[in-house]
Amino acid sequence: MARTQAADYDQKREIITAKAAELFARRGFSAASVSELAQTCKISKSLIYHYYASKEAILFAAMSDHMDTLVELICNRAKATTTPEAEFRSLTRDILQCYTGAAHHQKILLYELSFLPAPQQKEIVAKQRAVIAEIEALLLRINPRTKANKKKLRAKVMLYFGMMNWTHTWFNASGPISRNELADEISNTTLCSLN
Amino acid sequence: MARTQAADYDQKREIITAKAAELFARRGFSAASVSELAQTCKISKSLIYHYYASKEAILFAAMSDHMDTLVELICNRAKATTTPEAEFRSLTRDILQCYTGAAHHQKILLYELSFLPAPQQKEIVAKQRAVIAEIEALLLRINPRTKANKKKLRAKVMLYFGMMNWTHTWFNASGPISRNELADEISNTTLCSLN
DNA sequence: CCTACCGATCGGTAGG
DNA sequence: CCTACCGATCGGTAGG
Repeated sequence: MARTQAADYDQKREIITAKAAELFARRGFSAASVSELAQTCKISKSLIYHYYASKEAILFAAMSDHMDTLVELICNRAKATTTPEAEFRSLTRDILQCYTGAAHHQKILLYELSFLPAPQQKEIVAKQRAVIAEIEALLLRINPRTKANKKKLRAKVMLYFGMMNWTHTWFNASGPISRNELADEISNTTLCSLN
Repeated sequence: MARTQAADYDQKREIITAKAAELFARRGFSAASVSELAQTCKISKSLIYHYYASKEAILFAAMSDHMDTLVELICNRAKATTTPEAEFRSLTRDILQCYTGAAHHQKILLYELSFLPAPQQKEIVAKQRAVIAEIEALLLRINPRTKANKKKLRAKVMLYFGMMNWTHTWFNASGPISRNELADEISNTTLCSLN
């Protein structure tokens, strides 16, 4: 029954990756041990090495999954039927939803990237750059005059990601401000800086 | 000659703390080893334990030093003689200068806080809260109408720190935008969101 | 022959 | 201020 085992394979692999993302986010990649991950998954350590070649490979899988979701969301999204402003506001809501919905993945992406071997690190960074470029292009469409100062536009994009990426340290979805209210506040702040 | 030894003591302690901040920032607290720190300082590992009780104690010293500098800068600054807006712009420049001037210390403050034992962690967090409260009070002075929505004002303050704290990932002081230009861009963005 | 999986243990290195 | 070490635990792999 090789087919049923293959199905089980993918399922177990996903459990390991998800638990690893949580563990790496909570304790940091270096401080987290493969033994601890095995205990959390209630499997043997050897079984983890059946699914992944190394501890780093687990980190890469967790990061890649999340980064692919972000690229899909930002770069491969449906053509907007509204104004660029409305598109930016809507996209910002979607990104923040993706961030808060996969908080562990988002955290390791921000904190543990340096623990990847150089080739995998480059792969993640390339996708991050694509995401940044997409936001930059969108801001340029909103205000074409920003083309005159590319360096300043780039700074505005990075300040946007600063606001977005820092939210995980303080924002609580069940707190006084809703996720969409926060997204709109970030959109407003970025948009008013464009003029 | 206890006095000359005491002078040498403080000097060596400072070297250890500075080199540790750099090492912890580059490799992460967990991945960095005390042996590696000793080699970097060209002293024995045992000597490090003569100056510090634990690896965590070194991290705390490096964080505390930087946090005290920030508190001094932000909370104990001279009474402004200009408008609140001008004070905010000037303070933002000073904070960014402090960030970029002590990049390693700033990085460990953002990334390695969770590795401190709970009591020391609380001590650092208390100082960070004081800094946040000071910026919030300043924004309130700039636009007193923001008092009507305290939750939104707090969000604006956290977005400000998001922009500031994220700069270390992309900003290069010898790049196309100067440190003061970036500070002014952050000030402008925050100020226009207040209206 | 293969894949899936276990208990036990490897050579090295961590903080102290 | 050093060398020599410790108890424990690390990431990764052995035979079956």
